[in-house]
Amino acid sequence: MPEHNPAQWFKALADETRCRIVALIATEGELCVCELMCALGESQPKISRHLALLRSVGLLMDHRRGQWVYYHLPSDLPSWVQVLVDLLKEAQDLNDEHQRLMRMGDQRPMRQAISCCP
Amino acid sequence: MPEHNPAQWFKALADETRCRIVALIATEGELCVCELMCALGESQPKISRHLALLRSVGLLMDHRRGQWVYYHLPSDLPSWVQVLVDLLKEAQDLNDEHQRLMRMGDQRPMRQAISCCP
DNA sequence: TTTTTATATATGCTTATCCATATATCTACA
DNA sequence: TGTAGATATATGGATAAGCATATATAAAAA
Repeated sequence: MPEHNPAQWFKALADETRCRIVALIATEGELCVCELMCALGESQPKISRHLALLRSVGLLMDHRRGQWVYYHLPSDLPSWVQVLVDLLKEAQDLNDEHQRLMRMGDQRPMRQAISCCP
Repeated sequence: MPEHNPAQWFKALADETRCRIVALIATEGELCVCELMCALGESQPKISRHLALLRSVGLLMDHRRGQWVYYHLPSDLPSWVQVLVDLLKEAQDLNDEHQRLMRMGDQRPMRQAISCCP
């Protein structure tokens, strides 16, 4: 995790796709790659690449649950970066993304842990 | 002035030099190109190009006074962009820039309008 | 249980495009 | 003319996207 000045955080967000990803995850808490693909209507490698970039600068963290990898915001972001994300969450239009997410319906992986019912 | 989504504002700030310029102008109110050159220690064309970009996206405005062109922030920025600039002003380290600005001394163009004393 | 197959995600490689900088030149004003 | 600033052009380096493929887990088949 390199030393980050403001310009480097801005660089991480200087892309429409990444703004949509971060704003959407910020409002939803966590999302897996296939949910992001569907919500944004973008190809899997494209999403995956942007996720890797956001992860590499420390703006996202991932954890696997079953076959799915979920992404979420770290809880220990520098406070001004947290404000930046909140600002983005307000400013980014996510109407289409939320609609497509809704329409996924039962195609969305279970929220509950799969291993909880023995 | 094109329609601006968050990503495009972030793009405008996704460069170390531009962050320093905007933060410095935000704290100083207005600065001319030669003051910026000196404060940032960068070449004239480099400063001028970044200023042109910031002007083109509407993050800066310019006005000529005598032989000097001064740059300042528009007063009617979208409110969340104004917050963004304030955030940058806090987060950007400007110690060196301010020091070099001080050391300019009388090399700095007059603040008062030159034409005010007939 | 071992083997296959399917699904979810990541990544190597290539191409095209964009962007930052440098040098040189041009314009505007005093 | 000299000084402040803008811009044209060339160039190297970053970056985004696509395609193909690799890896990892899970489900199905043998």
